[in-house]
Amino acid sequence: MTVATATPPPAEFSPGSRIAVLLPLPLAGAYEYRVGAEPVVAGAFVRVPLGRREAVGVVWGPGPGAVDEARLRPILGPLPAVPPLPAELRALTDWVAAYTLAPPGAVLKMAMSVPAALQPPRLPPRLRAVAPPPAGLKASPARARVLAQLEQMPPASAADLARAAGVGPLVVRGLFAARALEPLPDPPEPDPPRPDPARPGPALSPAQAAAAAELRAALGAGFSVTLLDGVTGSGKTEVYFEAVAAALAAGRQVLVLLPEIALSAQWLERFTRRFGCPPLVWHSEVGEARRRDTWRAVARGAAGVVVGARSALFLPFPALGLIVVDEEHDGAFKQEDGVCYHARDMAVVRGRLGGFPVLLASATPALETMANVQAGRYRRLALPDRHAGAALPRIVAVDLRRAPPPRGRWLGPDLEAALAETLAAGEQAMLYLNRRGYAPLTLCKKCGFRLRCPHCSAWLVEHRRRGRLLCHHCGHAITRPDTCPDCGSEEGFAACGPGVERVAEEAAFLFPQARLAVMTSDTCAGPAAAAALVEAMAERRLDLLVGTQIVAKGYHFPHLTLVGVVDADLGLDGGDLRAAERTFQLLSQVAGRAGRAERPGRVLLQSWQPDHPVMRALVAGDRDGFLAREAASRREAGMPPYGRLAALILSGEDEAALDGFAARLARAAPLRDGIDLLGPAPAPLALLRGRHRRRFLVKATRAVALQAWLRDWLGRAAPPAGIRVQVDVDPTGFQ
DNA sequence: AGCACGCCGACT
DNA sequence: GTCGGCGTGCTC
Repeated sequence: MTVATATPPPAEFSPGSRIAVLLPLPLAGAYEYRVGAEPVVAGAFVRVPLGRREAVGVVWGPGPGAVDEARLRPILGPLPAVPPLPAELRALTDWVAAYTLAPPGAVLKMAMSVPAALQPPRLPPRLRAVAPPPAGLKASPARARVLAQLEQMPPASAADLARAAGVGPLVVRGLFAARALEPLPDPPEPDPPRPDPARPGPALSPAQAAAAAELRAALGAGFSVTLLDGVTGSGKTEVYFEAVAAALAAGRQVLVLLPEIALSAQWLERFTRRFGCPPLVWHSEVGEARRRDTWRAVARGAAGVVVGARSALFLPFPALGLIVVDEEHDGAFKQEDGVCYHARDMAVVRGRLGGFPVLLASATPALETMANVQAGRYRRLALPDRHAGAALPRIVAVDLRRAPPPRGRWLGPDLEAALAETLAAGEQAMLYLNRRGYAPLTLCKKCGFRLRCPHCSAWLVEHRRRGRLLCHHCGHAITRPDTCPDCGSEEGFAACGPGVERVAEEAAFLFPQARLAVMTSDTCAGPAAAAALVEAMAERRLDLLVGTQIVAKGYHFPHLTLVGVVDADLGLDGGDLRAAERTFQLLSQVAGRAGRAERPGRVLLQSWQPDHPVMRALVAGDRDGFLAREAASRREAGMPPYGRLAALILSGEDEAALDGFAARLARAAPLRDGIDLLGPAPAPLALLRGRHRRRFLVKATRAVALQAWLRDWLGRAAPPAGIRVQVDVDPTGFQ
């Protein structure tokens, strides 16, 4: 393909000079090596000696000359057939490392996530006969059979050739050694199909067409960030497909980031319909061979469009011209372990470094994003309506204080009546509860003892289908014990509270004739299982779907007219900064599942606090008012995005040593104006996988150089053995 | 991350 | 008396 970028030629380092090589290891910085006999370019993948082994790193720049001549070792050479890591991705790596306080090598590791992609294809060489045969070749009947065989078959590997000729492998090897056979050069790796931007797209509404025109205009104009803001069903995808088409037409590559869970077969179908072939897909479920091919296709510029989860951000595109972050508000873009980064925000950084536009799409934009719009940093394009005339669902909050469900049940009379009505009319309904399993808490009927995970501060969740109790944090599983581990009573256990399995049981009891399915990450592990359920809904082979978060994301159920939110308050408490915002986003998304075709939909939110601002905003459809009030309270409290936050999680198996170090670290803090240090306190999961956890929160004004302060602080107290320190700049969850 | 070195329990 | 457990530390 033609690469339409005017990048300067990469810096070259001459034989014998010192270079910095970044290794994909959690080291403090790049190591210094000496260039061998051949010059190398910046970004080149090189083999280097490291201790007594060999490692692959990336030429990062000139060597600073900080290492003694005696310790300096020469590189072993470049990796063949791997294009250099683009300068843009090297700059992103440095930027992310500096921002997150992660070692740069740990960030590079994310860009080198497929070790096999760096090795040349390991196919056995295909052999052909040398013509004419070398003079003095000794003839034999077996040799003759091999040469005759080659005349009637295409070049083949030594093993295939020997088998076809009916001779032993030594005969072929002998011919090869006598130079009567030669290897064919490896065929070029096949390129993936290229999405065709010239195919006609669907007819766009006037609003969609106007937004698409603006996006196309942004495409030739360097870096910018645009928020594509429109409710579910407003046609955001079709609009950003036009931007994708324009970038492809300009010879650039495109990255679409989606929360992993939203990477559905339905999305891929839409893409294929628009562009004539599927995009390359990148997420954790993709197998090793496919990952390798995709990484290499991206690196040589042959991949037109990649759609992926957050880790796709570190793919080595040489000619990236657009990043789309769909469902930009989604929490799944935040990586919470290892390098803690937010893929949406780092996508913006990559766009800035690469000088191309970034497009954020959402029906419920993150407060951060709206603040950036208000500050004039991001542009906002609004798609006001559901197109094709579909009405927005009517949302009602059901006051559980007035009409609670019967004891031991979770569906109140209002929701039950609505379900009865919907099912009687032959329409489909969905019940949403963001809690997997049967019951979140199991306790002894005699003494009230709670079944807890031995490795985490968490209750064990009963999963009745599997007949087990599970820890949702570490996967610890037990079968339900016969006697109470505490008092030994044989009276048995009581299940407390609902999970989707229990709600499904209740629904089946109330509506025995309804065809019902449960959709959770447990019941549909792979994309195929999810697709089967979605298809069953589309073909009306199901009446009622009970599900967790998974039903809220990325799937379209054309005949669904009723959504019942079993516990709308779930997630509101817990003292999390973003609890209200997240609940609003999630419930909006769930509500958006209802009534997308010609039928109007309705949504019932069962709540014990129907006057809560979140419920009021959902019922009134007042997203912007809700965000404005949230923003005001954040500003008041100096919280993000108006102030800055970093979390420090200390963890260790030895609780006393952990507390000792936490106290020492607290004393070492160089306190100053503009910094509030809170903690140490037990982290929200005070015990996780057998490790105790303590948390500091650093609250800073925007004027403070937060990373520099954190580096200074952490440099003042080294953690003792066995204690890990994890830094999370801009934490989003409550980890 | 590997792969060393290093200091304490069960084997020939 | 050794083989080997994984704790700690270094790799340009």
